[in-house]
Amino acid sequence: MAYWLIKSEPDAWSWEQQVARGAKGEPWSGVRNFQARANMNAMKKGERAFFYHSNIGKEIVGIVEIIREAYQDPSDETGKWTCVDVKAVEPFKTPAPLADIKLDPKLKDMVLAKNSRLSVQPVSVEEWKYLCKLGGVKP
DNA sequence: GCCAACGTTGGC
DNA sequence: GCCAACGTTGGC
Repeated sequence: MAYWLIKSEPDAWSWEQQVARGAKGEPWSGVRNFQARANMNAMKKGERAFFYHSNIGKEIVGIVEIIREAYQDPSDETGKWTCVDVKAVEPFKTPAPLADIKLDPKLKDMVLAKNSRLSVQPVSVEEWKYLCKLGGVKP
């Protein structure tokens, strides 16, 4: 069981929109980065990911679940890129801001803090549990 | 809105 | 296969 973190600019696709999709979920399409694609391809159905708002908010706002494993991105004409489907599971009672993550000794080594440009990242089990506690949700 | 950091592209 | 140039991302 692996854990992940996916980023979106709320202008383009927000947590609120994700929640509004309900159990149907939404394709996480438009990723055009090799590292991010490799991470998506490694995702298994039922695994979970943090939902992070970049640019506006800059905080982890909730948890999503992978409901469909990697398949060809419908928004890609070349056929090279893949996407997964995710559905909202639970919002953070207290969003976890990037500024706090960078200051926290337990979290400062997160990919999010070190390579903020990678849009799909792995999260360690320790980081996952700790952030769930900060967010006020069950791991 | 600016700029640093990173990833990708293309010429050699 | 290297590396300079370019484009994009995202924090500030």
